[in-house]
Amino acid sequence: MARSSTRPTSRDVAQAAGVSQAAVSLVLGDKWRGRVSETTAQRVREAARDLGYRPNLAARNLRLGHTRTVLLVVPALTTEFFAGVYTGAARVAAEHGFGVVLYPSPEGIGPARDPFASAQAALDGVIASSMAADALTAIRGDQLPLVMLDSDPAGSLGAATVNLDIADGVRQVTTHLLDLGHRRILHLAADVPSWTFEVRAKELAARMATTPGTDIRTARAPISIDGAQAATEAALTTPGPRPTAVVCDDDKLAAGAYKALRRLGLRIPDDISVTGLDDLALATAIDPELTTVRLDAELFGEHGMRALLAVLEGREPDSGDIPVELVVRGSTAPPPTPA
Amino acid sequence: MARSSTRPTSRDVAQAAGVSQAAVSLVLGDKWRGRVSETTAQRVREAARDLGYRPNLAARNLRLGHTRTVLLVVPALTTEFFAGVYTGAARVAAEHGFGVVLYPSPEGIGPARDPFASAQAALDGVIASSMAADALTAIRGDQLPLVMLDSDPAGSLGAATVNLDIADGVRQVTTHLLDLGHRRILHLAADVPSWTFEVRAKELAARMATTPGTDIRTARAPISIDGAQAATEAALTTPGPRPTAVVCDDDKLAAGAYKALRRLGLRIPDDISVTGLDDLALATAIDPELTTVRLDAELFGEHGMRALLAVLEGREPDSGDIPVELVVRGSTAPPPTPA
DNA sequence: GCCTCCAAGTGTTACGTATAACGTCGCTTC
DNA sequence: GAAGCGACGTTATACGTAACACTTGGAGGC
Repeated sequence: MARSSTRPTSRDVAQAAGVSQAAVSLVLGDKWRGRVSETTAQRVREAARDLGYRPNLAARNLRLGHTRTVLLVVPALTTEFFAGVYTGAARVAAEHGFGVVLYPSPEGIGPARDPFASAQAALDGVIASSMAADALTAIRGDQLPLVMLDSDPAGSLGAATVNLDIADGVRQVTTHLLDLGHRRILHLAADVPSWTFEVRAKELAARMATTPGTDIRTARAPISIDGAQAATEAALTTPGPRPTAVVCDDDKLAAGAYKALRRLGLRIPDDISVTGLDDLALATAIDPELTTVRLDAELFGEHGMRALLAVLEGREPDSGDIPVELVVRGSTAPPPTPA
Repeated sequence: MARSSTRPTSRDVAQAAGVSQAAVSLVLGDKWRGRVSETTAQRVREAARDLGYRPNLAARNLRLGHTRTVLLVVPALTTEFFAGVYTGAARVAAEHGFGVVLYPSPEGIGPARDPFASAQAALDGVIASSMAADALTAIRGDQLPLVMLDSDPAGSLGAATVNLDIADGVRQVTTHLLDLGHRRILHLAADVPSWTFEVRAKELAARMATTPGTDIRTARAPISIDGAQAATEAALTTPGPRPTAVVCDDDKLAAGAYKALRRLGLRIPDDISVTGLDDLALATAIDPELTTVRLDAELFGEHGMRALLAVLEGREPDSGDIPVELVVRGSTAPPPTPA
């Protein structure tokens, strides 16, 4: 019968079981074998249960010097992609006795400022998918183990990076369109300063350049359906020959492009082809279903967590990009024959 | 020059500034006015900056007895709805010096087991949108302040609840359809044991019962586009008069219904009307745009956090449901005239 | 000249836990 | 019969911080 107003401590449990606090810690920490008798251990466990004892995590973290908690900084939760990343990371973390705390960067898919102001949990490490340079240097200065997701390996100040092979995905999309006969392409680009989007533009240009007579036009839009719609409409109502395909930086942009094309009276894929990137649920909800690049978000999260565990244990994280896969659906077809 | 291998502590800062650790704590805790001279305070701040000092949160939490961190348990991150809830909650939290840690319940939108096994941060309180009874009683037993989101006020063991006025939303949808002349309705229900969905069914039935000659059929589907498609196809290919409208428990189910109707060769809204609930980005990405109920997710999150703050401060949380709004778009029209 | 008061700090403690180091007892072994 | 040893614990300590209680040196009042 300790004080009932405050939570019971291990000392309260010890008193109730008639043992020392150390014994309680031993038993509950599962380190009692050969140090405490089975009957005593049983008594301790019962006392803990009766009192509803929960260890004070702050005290444990302080004592241990680590928290077995890592932070996952994600740019936004407005698609299921990062839900998958979290799921994968959390699964691997759980297998190693770690917890994952999410920090959705408020500015959407852009640079994240200081995640610690908000996610104020004590942390052992950070997995970040997009982060402002100042926040990055702050973390590096803190010596906090860090893994960057989908970031420029050259610009990450020596932090480990884990990347999807976006370049290959764009290559596959472009090849698919070129094979169908497309030559004039509108690139609907995310208007966000992020390496993952720069890669798309670079790789698209590189692949197109291998075929003579090709032409890329670029439209920039914020990552929202309405923004993409507006940008697409604007781009397609300018003079000059109309592109026969729209390559979108992600599926959400593609959904906006669909709306724009519908309003312009263009049929997909007869008049114009559209491609996305992500393979969200959205991709099969729209009509026609979207040709896109499937990213394995959970695998991405798993690799990120594994890399962080490696860093935490002083090992060298595995390198190598995660493969992606082109999924051809109904939104791509050969270009219309010139009338 | 203290040990460089480990992070500097307030004692290191004190030594560097030539003061006591207590003075460092006062200065950095902004409690130094009238206790430390301006020049000394300045010296302390400089030393802290030079050493790259970051307070040890575990130690602070232990000392303070609270963490100013609350946990937000959300059922899933596969729609932007809970991203909005988080955003709202985090904003209000930040205004009060609190942080919010997200715990996405792994089982999707179903009951959440023990969030603490995974989100192992030390917590001051919990906001939970859907939670298994055992986890609920565990939290109540811990005396951990708790606010339930969209939960049965009667079944929450005395925890505060904050609800959207879903019942009114369903009432508005049903009235809208009845006014258009619909009488036979298919209810595409989420196959998930959650109070928020039970309310939908109950309210739909109640409102329909006020008009003679009405008929409700129910199809159950998991909350996924494919699941909804399958359930809708199955329900509409059974014998008997075909419903003239499909009322869906949320927008995602509605997107699945769209796919099913497209495959069955039914035109929306000429042959059949469809309604959703949530007003996700998806609602305007599909064609025709979806008539649905707009839920203000951010406001929901704000109210949840405010209620938790009230509980934490021993005040009585505000009650009253958050209003919702019917958004009529192109997916609803009068039923086809019987041939 | 003595008392009071205030600014400007310092010394010490406690938060709850995990663990290293240390006892004690009974039994075996040589 | 002394030494050794395993089983079963306990005592003591440190983690880094915030805050209470205390000290000191001078300024000011009377």
